[in-house]
Amino acid sequence: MGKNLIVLLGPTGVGKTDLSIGLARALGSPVVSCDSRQIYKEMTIGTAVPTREQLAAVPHFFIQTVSARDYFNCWQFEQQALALLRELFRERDAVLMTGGSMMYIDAVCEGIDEVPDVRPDVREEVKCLFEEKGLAHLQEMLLQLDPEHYRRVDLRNGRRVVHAVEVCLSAGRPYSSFLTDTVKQRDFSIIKIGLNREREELYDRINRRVDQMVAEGFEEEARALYPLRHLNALNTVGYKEWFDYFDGKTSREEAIRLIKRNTRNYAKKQLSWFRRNPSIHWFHPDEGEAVLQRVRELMR
RNA sequence: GGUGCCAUAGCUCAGUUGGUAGAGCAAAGGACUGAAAAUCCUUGUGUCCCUGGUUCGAUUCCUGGUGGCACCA
Repeated sequence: MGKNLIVLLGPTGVGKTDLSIGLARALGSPVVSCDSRQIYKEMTIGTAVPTREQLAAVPHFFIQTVSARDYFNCWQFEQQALALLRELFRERDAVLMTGGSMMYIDAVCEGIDEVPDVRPDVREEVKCLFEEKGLAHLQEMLLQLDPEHYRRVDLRNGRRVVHAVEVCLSAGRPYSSFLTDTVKQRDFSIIKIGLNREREELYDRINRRVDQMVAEGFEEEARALYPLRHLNALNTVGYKEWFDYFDGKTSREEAIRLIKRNTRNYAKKQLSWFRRNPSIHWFHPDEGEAVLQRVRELMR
């Protein structure tokens, strides 16, 4: 039998973690987390990391392994995950990866083109340009530096325009010259299992999970991380709303309401991303047995 | 039981001097190549409570219901 990566994905709060334990055991695999926020050491309650019992039941990877103070992105995740998978596949034919971070999943399954790191001085320079001269100016720069990408990007999305300009200036080459538009070949098969439920039920679970987090001390966790609020890791649903409350911009009640709403919106965004992927086999989280059976059928 | 007020989007409400209606919140859809739980874009969803009447035309005015709220008994 060949090597099979089983990817368990779905919107936040759907029940991936609970199902992953039993599935991992049945497959004789650890759980390789694919979650861009649970990977940070400092965050626990607000990212809904697996419980102590769950972590003890099955070995987990990429859970709270990186400091929020360190720069981390999906390219690094791809590298680290592939290295880990190589190790894990030495001893088994199936490895379970679980998580809802769309970009991280795609980085592992399809790969990201190799783009040189942006030099810190360039990053700072472009950031200043954006703040002082505005988006229109950066759009103009991109038109000069990389007309091809200028035609492709969403010009209204400052993030994307800034990044493209950064890379052009840093590498001395057009950003688009690094993009291959190809899917990287992996030496393992990929089986994608998607979990979903009725929208109303999903939203209800999310709302209740937020209340549960608050009861477990979410506010205190966020308060302790307030000094790190400027870091990317803390630009996260659930934390930024608390920071606004600490800054006096909203009431406590409003902050909790917004955490619920923004988490629901995030779940919707995840579904929108997953929906366009025809290779996902969808199940209800209660159908654990059916999932396992399908996985076994699909393994090659 | 009497009097008054109200009934419009999922919710709270605005509005139409009579020409079938719009805000906030909630919601829906989409994009996505190193910040991705990020960032960006699009969308008003409606028996205007029911029934008669007046009118070319009623969600709007009038009659009678029904339901809700308040006060009086």
